[in-house]
Amino acid sequence: MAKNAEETRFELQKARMLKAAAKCFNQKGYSGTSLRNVADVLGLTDAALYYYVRNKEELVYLCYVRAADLGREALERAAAEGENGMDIMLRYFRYHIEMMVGDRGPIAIMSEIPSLEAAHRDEVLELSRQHSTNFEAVLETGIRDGSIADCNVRMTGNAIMGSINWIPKWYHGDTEMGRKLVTEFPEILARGLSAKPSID
Amino acid sequence: MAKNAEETRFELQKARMLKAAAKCFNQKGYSGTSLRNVADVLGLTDAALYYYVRNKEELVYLCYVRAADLGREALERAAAEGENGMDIMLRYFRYHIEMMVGDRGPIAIMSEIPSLEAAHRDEVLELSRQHSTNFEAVLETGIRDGSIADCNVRMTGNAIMGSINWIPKWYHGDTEMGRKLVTEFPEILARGLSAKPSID
DNA sequence: GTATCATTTTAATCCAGATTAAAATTATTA
DNA sequence: TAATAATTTTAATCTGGATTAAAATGATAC
Repeated sequence: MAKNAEETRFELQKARMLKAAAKCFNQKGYSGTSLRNVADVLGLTDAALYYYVRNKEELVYLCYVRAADLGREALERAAAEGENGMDIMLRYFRYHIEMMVGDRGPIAIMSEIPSLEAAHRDEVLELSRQHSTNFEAVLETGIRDGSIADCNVRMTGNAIMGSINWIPKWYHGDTEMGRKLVTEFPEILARGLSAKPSID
Repeated sequence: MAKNAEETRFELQKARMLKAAAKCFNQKGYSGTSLRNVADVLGLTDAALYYYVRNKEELVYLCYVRAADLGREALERAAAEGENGMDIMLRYFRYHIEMMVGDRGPIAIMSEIPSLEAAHRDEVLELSRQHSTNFEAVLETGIRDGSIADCNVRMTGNAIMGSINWIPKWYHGDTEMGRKLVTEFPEILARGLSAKPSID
């Protein structure tokens, strides 16, 4: 039986490796995690990782591409399902956070982009920039359709993305906190965006 | 004439070094910046840095302590001057951001706390925890005095601190952007906190 | 102006952790 | 089952950048 690319043992193991690496990098930082650390999580030897990636730089690079992909996926799904700007936002927050705290997490914090080699750095920066642009576009949609209050989209976008990107710094897998994150964090972020007057 | 501790050549140079290091660490990450990089900013040789710190770990540690100190200073000043919870918040946002983008900046992002040696790590974590607690206390003050809407203070605090801590990731010294940051960012953060209904 | 202290450099060493090559093991195919 | 391919390990090497010691330079005091 033919397996598609993501079902081969190789691809499954590689995916496991990226998650393990993201976890280590988020917790111990880039310099603080050795390939040995990542290998330990997987029950492998550090040298075995080289069967999947050329070097440590590529491991980080792939973690970041994955992070960008998951962020894009969350935003695209939200945009496809949402009714208006604010609705898309709320969905995006939820989908993205669900990924972070759920089975597909953790998602690597892109703290070390400048350490990537030129081509990789440029690519990740472009993905990152693209996500910001798409996010700002949703803000503008919301402002136009009246669901989101008028605001400086660039700065508001940076503020919100900062809140989200920082989550792995203080969330470390506590299930109860994960539940609250999914239900309450989106509201907190959206609260400042609402165009509707809040009634006491 | 007697000079106080912060006016000696030694202390001035050390302070310059911490700023240079914070700038490098924020831009290139911990692993991405060598002592050579930091020394270059100062027009010194890497070995010269050892006259001021025992090793690279201590350099990071001191950057983090400084970051914590400046954050505390901003919050204390805000608390001393503010009229109510919301007013304290707005002042804190402004004071803290002014430090980041002004002469006292940049302020190091605490991305590598886990890489610190045990005693330093514990101390920085404690400072960090203390700041969070103080911040949450202001939120609670505001909720009690009616200036801030009722909210989950722990999570709201994490959201806001994330926004602030992330600033150095995208702000790199553009003066015009710095001005906007000081004037507009506090409003953006405060918007979601307001207990007052927003009127169109 | 000399002695003393402060600061920086030069020129090595050192080392954790990345990387590699070859061998060993495990899975797959026919 | 034998043969081949995929995966992992063992056991080295390699290396950038941290660290150190001693010498050189610069400042300050007397």
